Amino acid sequence: MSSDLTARARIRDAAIELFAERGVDGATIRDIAQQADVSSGLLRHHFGSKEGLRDACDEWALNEVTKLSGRFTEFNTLDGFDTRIALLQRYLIRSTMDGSPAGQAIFDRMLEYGEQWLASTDLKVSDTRAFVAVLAVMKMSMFTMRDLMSRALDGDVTEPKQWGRMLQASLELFSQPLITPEQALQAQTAIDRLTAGKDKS
Amino acid sequence: MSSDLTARARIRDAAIELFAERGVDGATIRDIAQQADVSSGLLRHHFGSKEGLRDACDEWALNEVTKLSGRFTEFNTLDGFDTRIALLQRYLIRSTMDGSPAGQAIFDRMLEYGEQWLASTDLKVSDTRAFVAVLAVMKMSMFTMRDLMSRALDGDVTEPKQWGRMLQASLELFSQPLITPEQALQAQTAIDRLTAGKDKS
DNA sequence: TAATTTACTACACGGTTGTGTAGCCGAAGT
DNA sequence: ACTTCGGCTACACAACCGTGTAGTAAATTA
Repeated sequence: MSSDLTARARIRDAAIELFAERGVDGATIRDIAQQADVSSGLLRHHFGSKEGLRDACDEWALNEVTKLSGRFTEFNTLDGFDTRIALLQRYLIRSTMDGSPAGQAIFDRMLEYGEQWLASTDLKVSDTRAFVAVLAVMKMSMFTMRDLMSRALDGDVTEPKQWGRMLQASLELFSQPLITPEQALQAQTAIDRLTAGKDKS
Repeated sequence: MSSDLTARARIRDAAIELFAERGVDGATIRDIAQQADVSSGLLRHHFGSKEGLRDACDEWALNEVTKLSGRFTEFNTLDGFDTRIALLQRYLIRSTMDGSPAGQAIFDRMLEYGEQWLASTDLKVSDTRAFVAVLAVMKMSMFTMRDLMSRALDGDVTEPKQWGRMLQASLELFSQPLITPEQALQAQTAIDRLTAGKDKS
């Protein structure tokens, strides 16, 4: 597809793709090298080690995403449906779940952004940090559970059609209260009971 | 801790714990055997292969969770904060993300349960399936992103305190609309634009 | 043109993984 | 008492992993 790139860049692209698909541990150096159409030694020559390659991918993805700044975390600007961006998303989300620094950086950025957004609204929230964090992971979940969503919707959510269904659903989900005040009260007492109760270790 | 069990049961328990923690690929047979205090050969003797062990764990976890039926998927009955249940949750969620049949079964159950719940409310939803699916993955996300949440909340979310903060946040999140009708309308047009647009393949 | 660095490959090395094999030991059945 | 059989272990094996080494061809530099 894109073989008019530097070998180094090809390796990076292949690594991002396979890391995103199978995880860092799941993707082998040899597979990455083969996909980039180079020897596995060249990979080592350019990036030193597998972790070096991971770091390079993280850094590149982070920069790339920074260029596109708002488009990543913002909800209503996801309309620019680009395969490249989707791949970046998958890679970074995978990195985030694998606990890599780049992933944590992205998540921290999402938290910060969420807090700014929350401050601009007049929502009643008792624990800002927790609220924003929960909201952030929920936003991400549509991507982390990509395979599950595709199965549930009976179609690849990478395609615009299913993607749209997901966005539509999340929109409706966030624009109306899902539980009634009575149910909320009931849940509240349950939570209070939990919080007050001693932990049985 | 619990060494008065059959060796077979000890192996199963150890496998579930390590599978939940490191994933099926991440946990080695030898580690599981060591944690169960048996030889790695015995594991093979009882379960045939690693996949056999995985299947056995899936089946056991599925049965176990069926016994406790509602407690797993239901929102406001999570107050029975039990370490065993928490472990089961982690294992099944991990299985779900790894694409195992047991995980898919659990997810399907959540979808079915969600559709029943949705029918009992008077929420306005354009795409039932998508709505329920998105809601399901969002509910799960608090557990799948456990490490991330712990970092954001600056404390292990397995502990009742942080757990309570999470539940509280999700409660507040679901009991009020997060975006205003104007914002919803704006997002709606964005989604429509996406859905109508041709995919540039 | 000669020298030195750079891009790149082929191949071997320990270590770990899942799996296979041979055998020990104690209990149950006859 | 002897056999049988399941629980259980020790050990070997092939495959695969990340890594290290040696060497070649091409580009850069002087």
